[in-house]
Amino acid sequence: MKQPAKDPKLIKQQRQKMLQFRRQLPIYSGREAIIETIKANDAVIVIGETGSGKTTQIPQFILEAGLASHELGTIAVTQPRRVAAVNLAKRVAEETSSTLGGKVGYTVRFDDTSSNHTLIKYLTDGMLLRELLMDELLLKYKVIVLDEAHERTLRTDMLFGMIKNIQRIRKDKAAQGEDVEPLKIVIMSATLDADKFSEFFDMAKILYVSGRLFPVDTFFTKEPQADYLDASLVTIFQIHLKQGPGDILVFLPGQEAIETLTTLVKEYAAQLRRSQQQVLACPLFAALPPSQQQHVFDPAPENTRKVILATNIAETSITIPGIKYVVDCGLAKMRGFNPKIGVESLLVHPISKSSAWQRTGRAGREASGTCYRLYTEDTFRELDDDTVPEIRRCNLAAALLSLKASGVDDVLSFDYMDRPSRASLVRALEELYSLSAIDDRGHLTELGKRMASFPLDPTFSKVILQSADYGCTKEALAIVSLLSVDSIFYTPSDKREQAAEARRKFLHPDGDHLTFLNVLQAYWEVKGDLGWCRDHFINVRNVKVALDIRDQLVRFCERNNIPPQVSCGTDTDQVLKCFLTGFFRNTALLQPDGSYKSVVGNQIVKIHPGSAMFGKRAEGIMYNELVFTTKHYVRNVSAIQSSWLPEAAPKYFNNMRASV
DNA sequence: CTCTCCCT
Repeated sequence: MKQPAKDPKLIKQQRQKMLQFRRQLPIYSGREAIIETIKANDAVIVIGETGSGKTTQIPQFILEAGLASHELGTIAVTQPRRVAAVNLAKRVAEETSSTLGGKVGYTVRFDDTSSNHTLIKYLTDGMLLRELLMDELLLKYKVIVLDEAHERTLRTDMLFGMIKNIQRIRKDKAAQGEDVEPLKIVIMSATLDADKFSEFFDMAKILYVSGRLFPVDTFFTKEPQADYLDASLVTIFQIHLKQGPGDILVFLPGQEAIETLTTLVKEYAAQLRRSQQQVLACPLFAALPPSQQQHVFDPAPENTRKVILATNIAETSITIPGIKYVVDCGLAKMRGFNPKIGVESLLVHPISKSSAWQRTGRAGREASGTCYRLYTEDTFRELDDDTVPEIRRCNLAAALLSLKASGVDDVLSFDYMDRPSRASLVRALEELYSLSAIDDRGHLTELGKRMASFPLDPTFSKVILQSADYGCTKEALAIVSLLSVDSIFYTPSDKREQAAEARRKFLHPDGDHLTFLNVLQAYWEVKGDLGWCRDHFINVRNVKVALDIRDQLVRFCERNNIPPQVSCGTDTDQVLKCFLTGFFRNTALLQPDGSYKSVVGNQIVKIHPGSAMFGKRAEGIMYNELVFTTKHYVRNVSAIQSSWLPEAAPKYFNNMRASV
């Protein structure tokens, strides 16, 4: 790495300043003990709150102590979120007075600053899972740090079992005299649920490091609240009228609640007298375009208090400065999965105690604060300690395929920290079998191996891999990319009619898949003109991400000898037939009464109002997603003919006929 | 007549 020449004296001064800064962190006093513990143990659990500096300092301690090196192997630190991986690497590069991509780097999708000089690499847990496909023992790493373990994301949970297994294999190999370095594991978590992690990693040593959160006064309601919107509104204005300066962060379950409350807060705020401090309501949720999300970071005008109305996005992903008060309605939308009927759900649930504390902590990041819980202390006591890990409430098809492709063939007896139900595992295996990703003995097929190599759900990778046969790879790549991002359409609640009108221009009579194709065509014709996107309510950020995904998928196709430019032109039935090879189980047939009944499970399903097929009748429909919210809604829907089904999945539909 | 959140 060539670096610009610098005054050696200046560099020394900078290093000195950094060291001084690091020494002030609470964790620094425990430096020697931490190093000794990691040196003496195969696995260590580090428990520390936000602000303890564990994620930036411990990798540096490990490196400074010589526990990792280019010869022994380097350090990987995983994060559940991309921004965190990027920012941590930048921070630690600065602290070590090195250039990003030198000693310290990061790897996230579409952005890799690591090099063969890198000794500390921050990466998303998803990227480490991809590395496992290429290097089953992760031999380039001497130390693997899994951070934010308490969040229990699906990917972190998979990594728990996989690196535990890798550690055992590498230890055995080293003991037998093979030239393999044993692996060290460090698990970092913010909650006090240390024993569970310790037990899983063979009674690993536990280290506690103190954090730097300020005290937060916490209040409960005396009585249960029947209407959390009303309770939120009252609490917001009680704080506003009676408490000192500082912004308010309100946690709500979803977009609808946020939009309703935003309107109410604005109405009440308009009644404040001119002489009083004013209120500015800022909604915040993932589907909000980035330009509007940015408003939460704008300093409030003079004499104005910001009230941020947010989903769970403000619990971990977005940190807003200046929050002094948190209002917690105690609810969140959560994904669920019923393996017996194979239906996902998205429903409002009470949060867990740890989630409540996480929300509370958002008021104490810069100074002491206050948290108002809109539920009673008894209700709080009855909450679950922790949120059910994602692995126990989602479809496991993609996870099991990736396990198998990383050398874990027996996924039923895999070492899960929290074992998914047998029904859920079996259902996922059945799905993989029906897609021909595994054979009748459960072994990965050639097709399955190729499917696992794509950064997509198995259903989508099947579509891409079959697209050569249908002569529509170009279309499949475009549509899969657009389906891989959050909606490319944006519908502001106050301009619903205009947004719908603008969208009508792209509408294809056969449904959403081909409508997406029309949108992309139009986007290319105007070369992504920002004004055009705004006028047509297109979420530019999501289209751009989709195009990045498309570029990446094109490269994967080339590697798999699938010509990416093959197009079916106007024969668009080919596209829908091709999608059926991945989504034949996600189909429903029109009933005499005009409703749709799913082919698998005989469930009445409704077409989501955002769909191009909403209110339309077709002999059959295919959909990418079936989620129970207020009803069984299907999203991303296209019209199909039932006669296409046996061709798309002969094995599946012949077996079904035999079993009826 | 509607969409918690994150990742490859």
